Amino acid sequence: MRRDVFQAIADPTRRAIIGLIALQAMTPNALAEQFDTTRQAVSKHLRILTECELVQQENRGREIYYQLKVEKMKEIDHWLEQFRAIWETRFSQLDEVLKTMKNEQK
Amino acid sequence: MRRDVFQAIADPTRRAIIGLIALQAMTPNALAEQFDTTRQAVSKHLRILTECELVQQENRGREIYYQLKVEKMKEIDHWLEQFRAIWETRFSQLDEVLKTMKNEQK
DNA sequence: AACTTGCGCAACCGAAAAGTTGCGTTTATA
DNA sequence: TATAAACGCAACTTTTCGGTTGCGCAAGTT
Repeated sequence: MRRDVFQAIADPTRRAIIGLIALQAMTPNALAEQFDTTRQAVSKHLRILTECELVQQENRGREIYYQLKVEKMKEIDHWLEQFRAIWETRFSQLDEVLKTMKNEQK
Repeated sequence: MRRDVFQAIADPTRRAIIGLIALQAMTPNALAEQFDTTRQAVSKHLRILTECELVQQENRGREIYYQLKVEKMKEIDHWLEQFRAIWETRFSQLDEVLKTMKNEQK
């Protein structure tokens, strides 16, 4: 069973869950209410999120509150870095082109 | 068949392909050589990448060069934005705590 | 003109994922 | 103490995914 952050965010429901529990901890039932799906389905998603360490749980009585471990999201950010470098370079290259054109107009 | 960028980057081989064609356009065969996989498998990945508009193709004779459309990667970056806001806030909060502790030591 | 190469496409297959159902357990409530 | 609520877990079903095989086609080569 291969589990990584990229697979975790592949599912749209999971992305929505992540978006919600990023702001505040929530219970599976509370989450299920938001998405027109069953508690069990949400529970399974939470299990997956737990497996790739994207989520923290806190037990309060019979309720379990899940919250996002935001730092883990940095892994995606880190992977994106290489491309960010590229699109910024291309942008600055375009910038150069524009400057040159401007100069040639003089 | 619903295809989005997040699903595209879920597969590790696809991420590797993306990493390569970000730098320079490559043919399916050239890509296949890098990954110890068949041309057809790569071709299928490229098809998926094309479907979610992550890739550009350029035909040169009987060869087809594929290149990443880097701008599309910004979609991921944009989604990450909300979390970046959170982890930066938390970090600065931690920063505050550290400052306070430092002051109390005096 | 025959042959090779580079490719896409469609059909197929096995494995994994997503969702559903039905438990059992723990905690709260009547 | 009986009942209800909140959950996890395991079994099962359906769908999707990644890969392979086998075409066919167009572009070069001999």
